Amino acid sequence: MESVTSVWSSPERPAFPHQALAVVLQVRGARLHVMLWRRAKEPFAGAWALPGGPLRPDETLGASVGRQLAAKVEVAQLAHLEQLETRSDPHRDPRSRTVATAYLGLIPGDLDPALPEDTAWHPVDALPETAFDHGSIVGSGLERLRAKLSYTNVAFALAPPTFSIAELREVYVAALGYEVTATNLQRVLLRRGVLEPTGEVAASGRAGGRPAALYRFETTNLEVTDPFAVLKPPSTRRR
Amino acid sequence: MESVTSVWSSPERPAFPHQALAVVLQVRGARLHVMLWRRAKEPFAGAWALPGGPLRPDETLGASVGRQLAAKVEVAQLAHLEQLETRSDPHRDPRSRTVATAYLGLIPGDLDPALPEDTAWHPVDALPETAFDHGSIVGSGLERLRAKLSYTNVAFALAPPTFSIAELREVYVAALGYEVTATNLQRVLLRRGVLEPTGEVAASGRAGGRPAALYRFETTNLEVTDPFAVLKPPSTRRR
DNA sequence: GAGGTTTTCGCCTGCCAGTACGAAACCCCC
DNA sequence: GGGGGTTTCGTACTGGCAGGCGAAAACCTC
Repeated sequence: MESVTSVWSSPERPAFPHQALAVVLQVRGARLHVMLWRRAKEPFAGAWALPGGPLRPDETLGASVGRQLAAKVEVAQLAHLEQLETRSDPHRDPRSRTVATAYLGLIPGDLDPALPEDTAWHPVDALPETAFDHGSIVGSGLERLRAKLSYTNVAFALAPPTFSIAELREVYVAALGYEVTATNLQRVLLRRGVLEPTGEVAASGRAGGRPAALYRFETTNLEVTDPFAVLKPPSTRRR
Repeated sequence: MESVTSVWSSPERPAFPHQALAVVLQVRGARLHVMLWRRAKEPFAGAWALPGGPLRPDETLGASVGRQLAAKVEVAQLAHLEQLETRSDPHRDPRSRTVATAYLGLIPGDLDPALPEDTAWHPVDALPETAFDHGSIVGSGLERLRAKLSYTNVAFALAPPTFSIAELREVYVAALGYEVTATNLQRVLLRRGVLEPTGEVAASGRAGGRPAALYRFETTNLEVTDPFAVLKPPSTRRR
């Protein structure tokens, strides 16, 4: 596979610097957080930005995101990564026109990756001043996550490998931003075969109480559960 | 608003030609079609490609898609346009590295836009030989459309402004690729308030039969209906 | 045993699929 | 020109399943 060392630009085919950005989310202390780093230089010095950086000549955007995140966290800790959207406003970067493609990354709640000095977690419902259009990109990431929580098993990427229903509930509540009853969560996810019991029980908390049963996701690959009852193919017939 | 006439590229910030592409879909004769044009020149001479072209220095990707589509059809006929995904494989274009952002566009079934000589509609289930990675981009567009049909009102962008349930059914069947019963379609969409009756009735067909009542979509803006029963906020139906 | 927490169970509601039947128009034949 | 047959559309009925909600049971700590 030959490498691409140069690209050609012409008046007919103008070229643009391209950035790969990542909205990395994690549930920390029952709140959903996003990873941001603090800019030291202008523009937006002091404001917080998404991790990422320039696309290189011979890498895909997906690879680029991975590479740049490696400077911040161990990439292996990312349990899920998907493309989000591409921003192209000519003035989104005041220095020069830059196109940016954002990705959504998720980290399980049991990890606590070491972060560089300039990088920190921020609750998504209380963002600091953000650089460029990164604030609204975080919004897009949130929207995507919330939508997918209801029709996929993405939650596996936010939850620890094994967990009690109560812990899983915290994940959902943090990510969705509203209450979810543990009873329903358990029944729905079990019936759909998204969760499976491990047979283990958690050490009961210091407050006492019946020890919680532990579960895990049946699969740690993204899967779409029933898309929507409406308009699905007639039951016995599959296309 | 100042225009951007040049972009700077450096080893640290390499630049890439960027294309805006469109997967334009329409239901024609009870089958879903995609608009493609036939390449005259290498590479992929004779193969069919998505409409689109290079991003210009001072336009957004959305504007670029609109501009380039204007060379093929009247843009006003597009009832819906949304960003799909960005492809960045370094070798997707054998000539030189090019990043491409694809959009999904929908045209109502009652229109029959005049197309240029080299452009034609192709049934999505029988695509001709396609250029670059455009075949798989069409696949992504299809997937997106099918998913959205079940939890949004996108169908308004494929249906004529007013229609009978039977006609709407044809649209769904063509787009989804499997049978949908008119009874269920009507009941579900009416109950959700997605459709509203116009009060008119269609002229009855030459085969006789009771004349069909005509309906229209309650709104022609994209709206998300109840995402999925699961995990919605307690009691308050609002989202 | 008291208190607190988690799990399990059962009832109720609401949505949806499938079928059946009635309504409204057209065609054709007498 | 009227009536029967045909075609197509609309709606009511029924049954099944999934999810919301509340209460009881199980279990641990103190």
